[in-house]
Amino acid sequence: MTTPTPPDAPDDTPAHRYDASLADQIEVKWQDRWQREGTYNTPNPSGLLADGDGAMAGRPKLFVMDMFPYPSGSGLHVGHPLGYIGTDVFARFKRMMGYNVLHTMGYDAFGLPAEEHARQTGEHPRVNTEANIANMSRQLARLGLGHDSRRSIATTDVAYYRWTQWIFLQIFNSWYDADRQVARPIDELVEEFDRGSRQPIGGSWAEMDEQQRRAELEHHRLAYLGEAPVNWCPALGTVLANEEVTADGRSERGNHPVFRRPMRQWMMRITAYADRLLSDLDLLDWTDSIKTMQRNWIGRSEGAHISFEVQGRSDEEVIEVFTTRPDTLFGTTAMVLAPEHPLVDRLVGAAWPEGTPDLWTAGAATPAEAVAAYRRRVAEMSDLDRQENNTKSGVYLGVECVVPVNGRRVPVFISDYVLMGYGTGAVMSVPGQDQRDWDFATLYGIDIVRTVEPPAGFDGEAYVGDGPAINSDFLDGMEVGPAKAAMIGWLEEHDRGRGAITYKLRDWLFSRQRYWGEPFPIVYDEMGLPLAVPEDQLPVVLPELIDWAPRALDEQSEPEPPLGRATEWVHTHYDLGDGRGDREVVRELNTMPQWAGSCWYYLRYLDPTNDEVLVDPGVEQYWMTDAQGRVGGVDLYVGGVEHAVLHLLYARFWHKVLFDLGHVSGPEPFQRLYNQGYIQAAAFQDAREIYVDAEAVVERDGRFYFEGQEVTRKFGKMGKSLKNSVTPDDMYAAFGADTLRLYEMFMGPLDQDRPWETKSVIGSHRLLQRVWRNLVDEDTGACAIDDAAPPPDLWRATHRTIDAVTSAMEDLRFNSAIARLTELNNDLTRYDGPTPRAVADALTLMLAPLVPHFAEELWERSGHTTSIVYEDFPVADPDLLTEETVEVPVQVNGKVRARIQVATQLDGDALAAAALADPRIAELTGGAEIRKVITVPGKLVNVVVG
RNA sequence: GCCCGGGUGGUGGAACGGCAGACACGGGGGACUCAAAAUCCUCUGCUCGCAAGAGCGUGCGGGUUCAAAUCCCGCCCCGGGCACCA
Repeated sequence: MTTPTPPDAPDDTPAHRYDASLADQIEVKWQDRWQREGTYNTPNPSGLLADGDGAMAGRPKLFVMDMFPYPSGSGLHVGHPLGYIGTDVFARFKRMMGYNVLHTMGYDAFGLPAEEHARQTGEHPRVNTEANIANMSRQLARLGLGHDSRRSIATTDVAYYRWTQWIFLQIFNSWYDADRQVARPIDELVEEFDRGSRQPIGGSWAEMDEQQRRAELEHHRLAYLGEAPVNWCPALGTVLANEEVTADGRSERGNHPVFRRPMRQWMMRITAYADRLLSDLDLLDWTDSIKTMQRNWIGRSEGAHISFEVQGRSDEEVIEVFTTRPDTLFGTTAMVLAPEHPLVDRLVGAAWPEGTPDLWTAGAATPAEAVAAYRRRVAEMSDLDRQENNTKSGVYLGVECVVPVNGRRVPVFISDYVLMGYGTGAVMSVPGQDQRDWDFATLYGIDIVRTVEPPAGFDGEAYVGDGPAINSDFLDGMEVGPAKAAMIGWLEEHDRGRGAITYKLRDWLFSRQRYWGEPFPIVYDEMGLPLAVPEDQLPVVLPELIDWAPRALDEQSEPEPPLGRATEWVHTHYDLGDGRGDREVVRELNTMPQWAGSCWYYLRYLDPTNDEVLVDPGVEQYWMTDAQGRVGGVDLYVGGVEHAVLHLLYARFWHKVLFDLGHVSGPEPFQRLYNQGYIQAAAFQDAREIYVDAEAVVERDGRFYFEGQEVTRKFGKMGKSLKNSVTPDDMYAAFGADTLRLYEMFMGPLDQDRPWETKSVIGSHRLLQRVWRNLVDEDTGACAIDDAAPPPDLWRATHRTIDAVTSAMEDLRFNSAIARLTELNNDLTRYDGPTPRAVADALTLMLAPLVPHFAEELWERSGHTTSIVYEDFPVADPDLLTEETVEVPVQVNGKVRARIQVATQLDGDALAAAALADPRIAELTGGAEIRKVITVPGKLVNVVVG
């Protein structure tokens, strides 16, 4: 709550006590030296960043990475660096364990957040972004993070986005060969068309003119211009990806209304990779929850496409449905289409057939009127209304279609419970086996035929479980699985359908009508079709614009990309290498979405200075190939769970394209993913439920007061909106960066959310003070350790600590590692005499990953002349891990009743004898029958009496 | 509704079937001090008891086991994700 006053108190404090001001001196000193000496520069096997003396060459590699931040202008709070500290501790630990560790940091600086912020401050995004990056790097450096600063990138650097554009061209110039399940260069598709080994979608290749051929290729490219229903957000002046729109139809950023509207936009054919994105999840060392989220997002379902002929209509008006339950086809009693299904206008009947129930007509004079009225009604309902009010409704089209397998004629409806965006936008309604169909059928008086036998007594709803087929002719008696297979067989044999797989995943909408993003390396000629800017003409530099702000527009208007205002930039000329020489073209005006730069930054970290290739193949192989035969990629990727779907799915997709085209050596970018938790903090609301400044709240008797008024406490993510931020600067002033690092690692397991308690930080500060006092004379500042060999007990305790700390660090259980180190230090505090050097060194080395400045300083004061960063982590001697005797608890019927001191090596029988000989145990078991004695040598005895 | 996590002292958390509560914060007591701060020592799950000790105890109810916070079954609560996905 209140910022603590520094605990360095009055005048009689020893001159060399480890307090905030000494911590500050030490931290600045070592940060300067690390910077000067390039301590964290990590050598590549070759190229500009290769190691001078080859000292790292023989070491195994480890690539540790954080999800890079948006350089926002508001500065850091103590919640931000949690993951960065975690990776830093792990990277330092692994360096000391003999690894060549790559760890750096970059900035995801394009995109809406940076631009919206710039819009509010009125500064040009580039000025603003660069200032923010400088500020953020300074704040991170102050934490003592051991990053290789030579490798830092920002996605807004021209030298970086040149390669983002290059990757875009790779994708644009590729198509997906569904037979071989790989992306291939588009030139190879042209060759296949030329040879006739593959046929175009749009007719005969030989007979196509140039424009038709280019249009044909658009249908195959992995990056293409597509006319699709998109999310148009007039307030932001741009379209958004599905992933950027919330469930209630608003923009994730800014919470503005979003409208669905068909527009011509850039798309990425991620759906081609749906199956590989799904199945390769099995190769990854990620948490189940993230894998599950990706699986749900991809949304694979197996089933069948089935064709339904419409009564009295031509073959061109056949309705295609997708179903996961082809086995229930005999139970189909209606057909339901999405209101916006393209066939609806053609299918709709001229008049209501004789005997149409009033309920089906919605009171309209003709089917066409009913459809028009229903569509209007649906359009007026927001997505939220639909969710809250999911009573089904629909109208009859006045026509019937025919169920292929039994010739039954069933009515065709439209209803808003069928979505155009999934499957074929049409469902065969089987009320007996689908609850939604049941609801609709009961409402509209549609027949219900059960085709799976429900359990006895089951009634009143659809039965979706397993069971034998009934009312289904040749399927009768079969269980669901075999019945599905049999029905698919029948459909294929009679050419009425086929087995099929559908995905929820849609192609990725890749263009934005924004200024602050990567320009597309695309131009248009007189045919109006996109052409690639040649690779050797990259980068296409974002033009300087004074008026870069997006216009707020209304629902009906067309997007106005700000780049359209850069007239001279837009109208340009290129020699496109197509034999036509230099000619006039116009540029693509859209920019790429924020995700583009973050899709591949890990690759640029590897070889950031290379201007010949994206990344040198040898360097890529060194860092991205796994020695243990796992899939390879970044060894540890740490970040927030909010990127579970978007960023991680897009990056995997790009990586797979690059893999197919031979630019990277493995199919996946991130071997192991770890989600750090969030730091929560108490926030306080007054009577009007308005948040008040948490720092000004005082506690009395478990109640909380702000300016005399009682307020209520809640916990939430630290930040401006809850007015509960604590800044690292305050923590440096009160304790120093090492204390902040130590506290954040001690609060709990890295993957868990944890509440910030400023008053608890003192505990971590005290630990460092006690360690300091055990090794340094507080009055003189001189080293206070002793060269004599440590006594056996203390030496054993040291080795047990080494053992425990090593395994805790390996598992990222830093809180447990710190607890063990505290215990060893408590032993030292109680130890009578100056600390033995061997123990002091081991303790300092073990602390080094956690509190690097503090450890460097102790290391130097105790007489070492080299940096501790590359020293070996201590190794536990197995002989020293056990004591000669051990105290063993003795249980009677599972309850501890005595403890005996025995030789550690004592075997089961001897241990049992020793336990039974204990007077208290003898007393408790005397007279009772001893049924069994369980012994775990060195651990426990349990005497079972009857 | 479905799918993931998670529920342990006053608080953060520890314990990978074997002594529940390590370590820390907070709190009590003591030493040092004229006094305070800092430091050091010590106690601190709950109940009963002067004590030795006993009983209870890891969200709730069952089960497996010599032994369960941990494994199994059924509930409850909290957090997150998805949601008319055919």
